[in-house]
Amino acid sequence: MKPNIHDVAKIAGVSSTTVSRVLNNRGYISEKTKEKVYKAMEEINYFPNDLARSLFNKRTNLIGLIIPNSSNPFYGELAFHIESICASLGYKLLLCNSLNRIDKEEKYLEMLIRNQVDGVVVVTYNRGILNYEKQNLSVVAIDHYLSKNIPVVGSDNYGGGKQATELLLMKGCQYIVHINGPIELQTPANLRRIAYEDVMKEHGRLPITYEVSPHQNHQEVISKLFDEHPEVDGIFASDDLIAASVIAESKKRGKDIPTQLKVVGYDGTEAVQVILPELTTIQQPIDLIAKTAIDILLKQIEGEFNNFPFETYLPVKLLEGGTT
Amino acid sequence: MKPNIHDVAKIAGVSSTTVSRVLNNRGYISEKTKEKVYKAMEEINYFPNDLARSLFNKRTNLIGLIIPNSSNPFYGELAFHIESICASLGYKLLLCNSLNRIDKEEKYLEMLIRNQVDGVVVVTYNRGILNYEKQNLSVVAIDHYLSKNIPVVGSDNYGGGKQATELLLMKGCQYIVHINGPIELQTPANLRRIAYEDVMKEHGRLPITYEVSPHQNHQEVISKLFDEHPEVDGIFASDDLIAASVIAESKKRGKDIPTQLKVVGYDGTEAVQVILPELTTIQQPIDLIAKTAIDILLKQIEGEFNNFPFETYLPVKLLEGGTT
DNA sequence: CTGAAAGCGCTTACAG
DNA sequence: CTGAAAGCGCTTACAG
Repeated sequence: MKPNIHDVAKIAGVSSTTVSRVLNNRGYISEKTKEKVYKAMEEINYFPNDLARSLFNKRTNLIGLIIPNSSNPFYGELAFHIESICASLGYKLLLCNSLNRIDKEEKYLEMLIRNQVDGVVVVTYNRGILNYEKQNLSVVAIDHYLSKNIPVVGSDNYGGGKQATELLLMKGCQYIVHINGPIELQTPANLRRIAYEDVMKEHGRLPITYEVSPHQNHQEVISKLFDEHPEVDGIFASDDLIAASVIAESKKRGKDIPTQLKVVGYDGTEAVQVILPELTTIQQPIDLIAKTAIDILLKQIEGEFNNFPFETYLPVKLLEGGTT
Repeated sequence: MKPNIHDVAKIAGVSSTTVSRVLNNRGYISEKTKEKVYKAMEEINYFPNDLARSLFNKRTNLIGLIIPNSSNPFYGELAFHIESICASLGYKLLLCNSLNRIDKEEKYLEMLIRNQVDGVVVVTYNRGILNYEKQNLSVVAIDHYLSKNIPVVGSDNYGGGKQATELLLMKGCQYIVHINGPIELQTPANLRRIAYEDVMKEHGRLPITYEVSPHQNHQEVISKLFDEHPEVDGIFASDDLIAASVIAESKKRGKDIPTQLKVVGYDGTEAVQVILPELTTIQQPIDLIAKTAIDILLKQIEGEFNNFPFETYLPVKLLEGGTT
């Protein structure tokens, strides 16, 4: 059996109240008593049970993170930063991979509520889900609007889309196509598309956007794009994985990059930078996004509801590689 | 305030014992009572507090996962599979990114113990850490020996190393070099190196292995390799990220792949397959590794200590792409 | 079929 | 400076 606070008390020859006080460093305790208690704890290898503490305190220091899939480098890196920041602040992270499935998301959310998490960070496509608000749970969303009451943190999608498109124009591309996720999702990432379309129109060009669905093979759509627009000489893909697929298709068709086709992605994760360093991309400040999201979440947890912006868009950075 | 079981009982007009029985579907309860209770729960939006349950049951259904860094596609994908399997079995996952730092690992382990996890899955480089055994905690390791008592699950590293080396030989490479992590770590991944060296010797070749340290820029070591062995025409890298760096360096030097240099990696994650589909690699069955590790962990948790192998090496698969 | 009581391992007023 | 008691939200013998 695991030792409990009473075992420690018995060995130290004090009451469990005193042991608790030593543990929490609260109230006045004589040095001698402290030492006895510490020695006893070490002797029997005692670790306090956080379940019991949390039950009493009504505070678990537990944060839930719902992402589509940590296999995707962007979410994997986001999870890393969020977890690291949480750990440094004494919070623990419950990881949930929703695969963007609404049924899974609902189940996870209920699980998190049952486990009394102090707050939830959500990267999800599904809106209006299971009373995110009804439970008066602290929630922060990353790159997705969930409701009027849930703050959103993300990168400057409009600025990023603008930079990407302008870069392709500046490099002399005549026929620029954009690839993005489904427009129905109404994510801030749609701003990348809107920026593309705005810039194109500004320059008197016709914007053309192809849609791919998340977590699905993009190859088919991309192949169609090449078939329908053989003149394409610039592609702005709304994430790096799509950009990589474009590069692969281009190679397959013997279309040289960057001379015949220039490609810009979006995300700029560490992994992609190592694996495909030549990819030109708009890099999101993933660490900053994580930091900001946690900041806002903790403010909510502490009961401050007006001390943070409802929307935060952090600056992106153009990483120019060989694909432009 | 969140409603508790007594609130439900009051509304349903029964005792909290009865509510608990309905919740746990234990003992005999009349249909009428059940309905009343369910209605009451819904009415006040009641969710049971798993903290209190766990405290009583001495079972949290919580699993800890310690990995170096979920930004790395291999660990990100592993975390995805482990979490998914856990979720399907009613377990929840506490994510820990150790960055391979022993101090962080120790802190995480203590955190997990305090949170009463039922078991821990560990992917770590540090051996003999904080009484992994002393706490009689259920533990399973992935791809790393931790101690005589901790079961290990991984891919068939020797077989994979053999396949990779033999492929390069078969393709006619005359001068094959291997890149691996530090030998001191004594991970099963060292078997990839041993396999390479064995095969080389079998064929009367001189094995040459360069070492890179994890989570550090590999470019320097790789550059040195190219300088010191300009004749190199085959490289077996012990993971895909190293392989990608080799490809980048090769491009930089104008050495054509695959005509002048052939490259084989190891891991074969989904992400790398999308981002760099042309990479020839030895693919680990990450889903199977996750499944097997959880199986073994759950057996330990259930008290079966002899019903599983101490070491499990799952079959790998050669994915041949354009780099060979 | 249902309820009162004790207890899981803690912490915090309240006394002293 | 220290301890006895009550309670966090559950569950499970034990009665009835």
